Amino acid sequence: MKTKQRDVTREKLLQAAFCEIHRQGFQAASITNILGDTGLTKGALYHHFPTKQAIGLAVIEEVIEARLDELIFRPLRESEKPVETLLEIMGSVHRKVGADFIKLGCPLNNLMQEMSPLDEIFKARLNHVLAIWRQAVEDALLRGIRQGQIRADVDFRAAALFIVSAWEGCIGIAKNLQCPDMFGLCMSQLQVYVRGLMRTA
Amino acid sequence: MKTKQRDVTREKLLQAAFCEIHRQGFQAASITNILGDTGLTKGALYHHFPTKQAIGLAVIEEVIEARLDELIFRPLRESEKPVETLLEIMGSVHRKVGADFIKLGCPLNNLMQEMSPLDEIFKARLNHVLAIWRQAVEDALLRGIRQGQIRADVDFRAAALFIVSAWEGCIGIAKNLQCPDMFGLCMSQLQVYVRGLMRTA
DNA sequence: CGAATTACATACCGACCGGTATGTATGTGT
DNA sequence: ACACATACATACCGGTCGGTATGTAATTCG
Repeated sequence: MKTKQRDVTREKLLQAAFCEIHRQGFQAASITNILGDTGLTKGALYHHFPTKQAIGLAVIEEVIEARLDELIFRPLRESEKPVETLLEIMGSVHRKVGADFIKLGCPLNNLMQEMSPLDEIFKARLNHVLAIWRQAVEDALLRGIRQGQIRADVDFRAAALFIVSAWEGCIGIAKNLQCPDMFGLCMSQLQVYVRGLMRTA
Repeated sequence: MKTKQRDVTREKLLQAAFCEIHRQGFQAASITNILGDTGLTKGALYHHFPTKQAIGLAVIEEVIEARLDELIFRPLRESEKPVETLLEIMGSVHRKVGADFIKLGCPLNNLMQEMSPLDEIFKARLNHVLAIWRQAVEDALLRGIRQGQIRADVDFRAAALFIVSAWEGCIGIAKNLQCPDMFGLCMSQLQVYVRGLMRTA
């Protein structure tokens, strides 16, 4: 079972790359810095990944998407009260992720803002993750309509797009204000929006 | 009046720097590229600006803030029906700015996302512009309350913060989807939120 | 008109970047 | 046990970066 060592090294590189990219952005992320954190060298990195771009794409798929899935997508899909769950997640994410994530912002959105206009392949992979997010929210709203919690006349497609957009917007602004309280204040208004989509009790 | 030539050169450098930064981000913006657009050389640039950072800061104050003021802040301040004006601006901005601005995103937000965690001085200047924006929206909402268009129980401070956040979020997502229609769809839901703050007619 | 300052242009520097060529242990299948 | 591939480490390359030292027209001023 020594074949596991390969995966251990690869995972160590991916995690270090994720941290460096999260802190510096992709273009400013230095391969030397990534390796410095791990104790490995360029020989190891370029054995596992052909280019720097490939590292970035692997980080998106294997780290960022996985974390978002665990934090948001899966809870939303598996919930039997999706609207409640959506509101609950909105209010609790900042406690589940570390303080880094408010200071450094959403890794997905950071990469989208930086790389999408510059690199089509990045754009495609990033938009794929974004599409999953949108779909998860859209399904939650749709089930909310069927369960009678959300008004039937709501444009759930537009609403899902807006919810994800505003969500990322709140994270981005909080990142600049460097203030968790502002993030909570901002997200509370997103909850107000969602409650506005619900049937008046 | 030959002292004007200095300002012409400086302005030419600022505009070229703004374009390059808008396209590539600040860190990836190449001074050589900026100069290539203008026909000038490093001698000129470093005569007017001591460092690359100084160029970035000048772009924020003299280009970005000025454009936002013309496009959003001033119309909002000078309007006698601020809530209507706010809704109108939300629906029309994407037509007033070029198509570049949907493909490349909001110059202010781009810089905030990239530079705020890395440079305190950038963060301060960027947050100053952001504060003006928030204040303009907050004042609009407050006047809306006094004029009876907005419900008196609305937390106008939180609402203003959210409106700006969601606004930037919509621009950012539309930039990744590379789709003006999606921007319109997204902003329409922000208008829905704002109308939710208004008194039911 | 001559001196001094301003407004640039040119040439060059060290630092760092992503990437590669090569060397070397460590398994691994037969 | 031997041939061979795997999994790294080391040394180095060309290119680009921001920044600077120096040179030179143009302008201003006494």
